[in-house]
Amino acid sequence: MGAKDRRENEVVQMRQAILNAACNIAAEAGWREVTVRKVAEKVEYSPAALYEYFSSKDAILVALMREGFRLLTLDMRSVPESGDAVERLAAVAQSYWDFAFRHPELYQVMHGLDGISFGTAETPQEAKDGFIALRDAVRAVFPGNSALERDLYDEVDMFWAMLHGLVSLTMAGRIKGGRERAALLVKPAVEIYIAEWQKEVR
Amino acid sequence: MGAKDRRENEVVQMRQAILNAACNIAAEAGWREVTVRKVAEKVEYSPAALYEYFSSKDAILVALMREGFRLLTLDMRSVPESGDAVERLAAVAQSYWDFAFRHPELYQVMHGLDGISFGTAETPQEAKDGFIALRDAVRAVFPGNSALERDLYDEVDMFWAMLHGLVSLTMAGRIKGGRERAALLVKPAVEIYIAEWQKEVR
DNA sequence: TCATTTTCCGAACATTGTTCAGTTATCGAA
DNA sequence: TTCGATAACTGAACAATGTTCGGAAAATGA
Repeated sequence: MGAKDRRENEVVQMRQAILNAACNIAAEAGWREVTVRKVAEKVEYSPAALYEYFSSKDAILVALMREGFRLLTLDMRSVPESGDAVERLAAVAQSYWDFAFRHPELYQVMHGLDGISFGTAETPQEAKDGFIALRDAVRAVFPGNSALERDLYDEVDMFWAMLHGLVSLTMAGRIKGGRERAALLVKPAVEIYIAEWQKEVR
Repeated sequence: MGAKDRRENEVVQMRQAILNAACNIAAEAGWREVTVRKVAEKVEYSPAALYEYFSSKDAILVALMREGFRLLTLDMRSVPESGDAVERLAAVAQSYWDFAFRHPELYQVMHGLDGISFGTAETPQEAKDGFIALRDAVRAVFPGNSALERDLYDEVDMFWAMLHGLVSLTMAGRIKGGRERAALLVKPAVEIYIAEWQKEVR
């Protein structure tokens, strides 16, 4: 029964090829241009064949969304502990920003930007993991245990919102000076939050 | 030549009817369900007839985006001066939030959410007007003239990003506790910014 | 009243996601 | 190896999308 295993490998390879193809098209021409037929052509299969590997086009997008959150979480988690928790939180924010513009297509599919949307896919576990990664980084900036009783969800949500807002407006071309100038706003924004939070804790 | 004027009125009325129809469908079923044929049916015309009033479906969306920004700007501008600039800025932020959830379809089309996107429509004047309205509210919280030399674009961008981020994540269902809990974050978020800015100015 | 222009519609076109009958390839057992 | 069954894949079609176009209908101005 080595044949079964080999076939299984081929399946995951094929699925990955489909995901890559979709991503590449999106990166080059935007998600609007990502069509089942074009993806099929890129993997050299018939359009109908894709439905053996994904139940629908939406399923492909959902898979990419989850992979995107997985990668983002990985990025944030891999920011080294630098002794100074504040410094690290700033670095995490930076890695968030960097990820968004290193993989714009992924970021877009993760947040339904650029004309993507799939029927109310509930928040995937990978996204929750990302939230947790962010929460851990935030939690570390609270020196004592004073605020550790709370779940810090408010702080994390606000922090996340600010990051997503910056990325989102920038990608939409709504920031004068574009990405270059917007990038300069990340660190000051982080510092604003930190300063207030630290004041809160005394 | 009263006939010409009357016809002109009919045209703007027709255009408005089309915009309303599109908006209503979006409000009830989401932008994915907004189709040329359905809009046409709702205004009791043939699909082809719409193209006498709008050059494309995208043109309809763009018109709605602009109207959305116009209304949002109006809302923010109509927040009364309450003596206390800080209080007013908070009220402006609240009116931003309220607008977003009073007209979710408009907010979505304004920011390319929910699967909307039209070929890189450059930032319309109405959006810039909204930015200015926000800037004026921010500018007022700076007591002296110390910071009035600067354009305050950084502060406004960050403020806007935070508001948009909160709305955006909430609409995407990414905030635990949903809209109700997220609404409670608006005021604290505003206060954080204000506190830091005031510290800056001394 | 009549010629002309505007307004509107029916029908079509290309492209989209998706399905399905059928063909081809693959595999496990005799 | 050979055969029957299962899986993999394709071609053609379907309905729905945005859009166009020739012509009908209506409004307009003389």
